[in-house]
Amino acid sequence: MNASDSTSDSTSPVPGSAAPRRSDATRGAILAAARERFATDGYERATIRAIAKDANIDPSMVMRYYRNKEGLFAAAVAIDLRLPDVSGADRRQDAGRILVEHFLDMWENNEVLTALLRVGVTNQAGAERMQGILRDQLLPVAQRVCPDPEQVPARAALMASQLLGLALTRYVLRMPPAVGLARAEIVAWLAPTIQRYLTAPSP
Amino acid sequence: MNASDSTSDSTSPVPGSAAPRRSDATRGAILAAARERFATDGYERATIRAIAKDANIDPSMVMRYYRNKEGLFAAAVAIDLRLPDVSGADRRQDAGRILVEHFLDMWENNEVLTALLRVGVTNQAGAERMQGILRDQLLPVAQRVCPDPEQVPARAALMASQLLGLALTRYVLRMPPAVGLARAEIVAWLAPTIQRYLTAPSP
DNA sequence: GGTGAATGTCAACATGCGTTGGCAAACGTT
DNA sequence: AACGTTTGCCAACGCATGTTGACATTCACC
Repeated sequence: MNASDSTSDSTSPVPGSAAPRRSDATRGAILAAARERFATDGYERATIRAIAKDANIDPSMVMRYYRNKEGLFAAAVAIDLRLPDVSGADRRQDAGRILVEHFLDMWENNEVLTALLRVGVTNQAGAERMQGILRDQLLPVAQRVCPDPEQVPARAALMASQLLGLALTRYVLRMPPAVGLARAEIVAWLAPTIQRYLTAPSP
Repeated sequence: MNASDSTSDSTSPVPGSAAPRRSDATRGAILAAARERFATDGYERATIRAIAKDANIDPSMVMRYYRNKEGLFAAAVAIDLRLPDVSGADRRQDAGRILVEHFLDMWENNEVLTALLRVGVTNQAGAERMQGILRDQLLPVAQRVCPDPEQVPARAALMASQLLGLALTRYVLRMPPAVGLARAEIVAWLAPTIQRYLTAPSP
């Protein structure tokens, strides 16, 4: 994705890794502020001016380092769900619980997920990014657990619907009863659902 | 909610019902255009100018009739889920299927639901509106089915998470595998989930 | 038929947005 | 110490937005 970089790396000491730049601190501050703003405000309301003010730099710096607002969003939101492998014979029967617990850990500690969900709802690029995560990260999980390859997309979509629905009601809409659920309650209720979507015979 | 109306209804023939106005056609056109724009674009991107152009009137008319953008949104998005009663002894065991089918009918034929979901994610007023729907419409359903009143909010929240999650992935994010699901498939998979969230003993 | 309110049109406002280009200071290299 | 590059700030542009007020037109009613 990072095909075009404004800086010329002709003197880069290690061609494989990123060249350390004097502005890395600024770049990082911009990304951190962007993540926070996108998470709380969504794409349209998260203004470059506000992000720059949060990062204590000039708005023009954002443009210099990330080209435009879309580029900033693309750079700020990079998501790796780090989904655990649940295809082992001993873990397959606990796949639902393991995945629900993993998702809760992810959402509680990663504001980028909230950012992407907020942006995905109002921005086409954000929606496509979420489609890519389903395709590249969630679908393989179903693939390794489900025997019939024809059912894999449907099962992955069902899993996504329940997990994203929880995130939506709890972390974005903040519906009081959803916020009030204890972690153990969520796991106890949702684990059987995910387990069924993944491994139960199709109804 | 409609406490302040710009028109004086001193000569209203029937005080109880709404007075028919010569501008009702225009008002209706504005509301219809607003619903469509809010549904497809979300709150921020749905501009008053675009809505007015869709309705073939001047943007200032929108302000005259609905005060400001927030007032327009409040007037355009009024949601009654018309949830069926599933507390009867014969229907209680089919509550999951009945509710899922009802939700699918609602979402497929009512763009206002998509509008509210889109707006609820980026707009505080929209989020509060959705909280109100959960509280006033979804929660009573759980109340009439669930014996333990202490569990009602949690069960309603779980139901909302699955139903809204499906709407999110299928109608807003349009994830291909979720869009590709057939109606019968959705019902077959989700009905047991909703049924369990409503009536199963707490795990 | 004349009057007053309702309806609609037009132009403009203040504001905030993403974005741009120029210029000063700090830096690494030789 | 002189150089070119990088980093940063400043002012401004062009544009779209929500919103407002003045003015024309149409309607209902006496």
